[in-house]
Amino acid sequence: MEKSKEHKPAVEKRRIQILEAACTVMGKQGIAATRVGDVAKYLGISTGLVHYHFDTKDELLAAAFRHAAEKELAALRLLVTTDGTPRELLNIVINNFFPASSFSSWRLWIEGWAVALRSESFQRTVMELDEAWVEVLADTLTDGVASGDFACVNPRDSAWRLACLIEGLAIQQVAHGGVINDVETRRLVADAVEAEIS
Amino acid sequence: MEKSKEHKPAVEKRRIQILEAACTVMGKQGIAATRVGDVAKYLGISTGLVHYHFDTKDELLAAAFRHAAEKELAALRLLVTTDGTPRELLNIVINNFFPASSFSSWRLWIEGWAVALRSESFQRTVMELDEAWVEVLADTLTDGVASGDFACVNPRDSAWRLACLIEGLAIQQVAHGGVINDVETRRLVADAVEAEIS
DNA sequence: CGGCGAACTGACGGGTCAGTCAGTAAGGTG
DNA sequence: CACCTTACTGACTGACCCGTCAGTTCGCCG
Repeated sequence: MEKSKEHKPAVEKRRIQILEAACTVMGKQGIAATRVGDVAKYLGISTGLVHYHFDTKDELLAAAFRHAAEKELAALRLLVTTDGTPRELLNIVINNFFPASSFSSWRLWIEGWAVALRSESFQRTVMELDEAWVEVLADTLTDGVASGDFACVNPRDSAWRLACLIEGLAIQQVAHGGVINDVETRRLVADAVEAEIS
Repeated sequence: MEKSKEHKPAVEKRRIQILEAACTVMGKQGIAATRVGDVAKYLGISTGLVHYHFDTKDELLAAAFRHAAEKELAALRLLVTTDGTPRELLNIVINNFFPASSFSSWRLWIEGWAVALRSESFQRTVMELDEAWVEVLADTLTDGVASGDFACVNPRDSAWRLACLIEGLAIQQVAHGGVINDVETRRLVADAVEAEIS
């Protein structure tokens, strides 16, 4: 009983409309606290219609989360197609990752990891996207090494280390507005980047 | 209407018993999926009794989470009181942090960060404990610098970077058993540690 | 025009679960 | 012993919310 019919544009449009609504609501209330009634109300439609397009709530939320993640990834990939020195590109990628630049997106990710502990489909999404994410960073580093700008021993390792560092810092900053603020985050990352590429 | 009376040992004992039961259940089912009925059933008591000791479910879960976190922190602090070279102590601390050594504990933390996004009390716990946690690492590094074993420019910065790196890696490993496995995690961390202290 | 099916509504069933409450058992105190 | 307080039970309630379904609207095609 597959609901997604690629061929019917009107249906697909509605599907996406519901997905984006779900993303907005999830961002506001959190994944766990998102009811299908909330999504429906946000669009001014009935809950029945939501279930007409998505069999279960879990399916809806998983699809919405993936939708949001893929949009972000596409934006990142677009960003690194610009011309520039490896250094400039690296800065662009790193900046895009930063907590401050996309607070609500990090909130979603943090919740996404937690949900992934119990949900098969969330786990897949989170895994694929995290890896694609790191790959962009790794490619940037590899390019810089090829051009002689960077001197990573192992660009892939460096990419994972930097990505995980930023993830950890994002948690510190987003989940609890603790000791680590935006300025400090930037300094810590900048130092780590320097250490990795030189 | 404060329920916790420090003076009555029998009551305090029951409180702790419920807290630990809640921890066990949370570890098994996840924080969000933990019902007060599950905790009661685990102990073979009534739900009424749980509410006799804790006004609300949120209060119970927050207290249980804090209880677990504080126990872990105490264990870590005990661990670093052993004698040894700064190098050995650092290894002990780092090892204790590792995902593989405490999988279920990391699962709880990941969920804890997500809950902290919405819950005042979880946020406090997570913030205090994360900081205490990094402080132990920072102290270890500082001692090593003082004795001339390590050469961190700024031990506090190094501690935050290492802690956040490990956090990020733990997510990669725990939330999705992705590309990053235990061996790779250890290598990535070991390299980062080396870079920080030399 | 007539009829068919896709998109959509809104009320409802059914299950879950936090928190309440009247009542019980047990232990201590005067 | 009579009384009171504390720890505890378990049935119950009221709210919430997912998913269903009978029925409605509307656009399209023959």
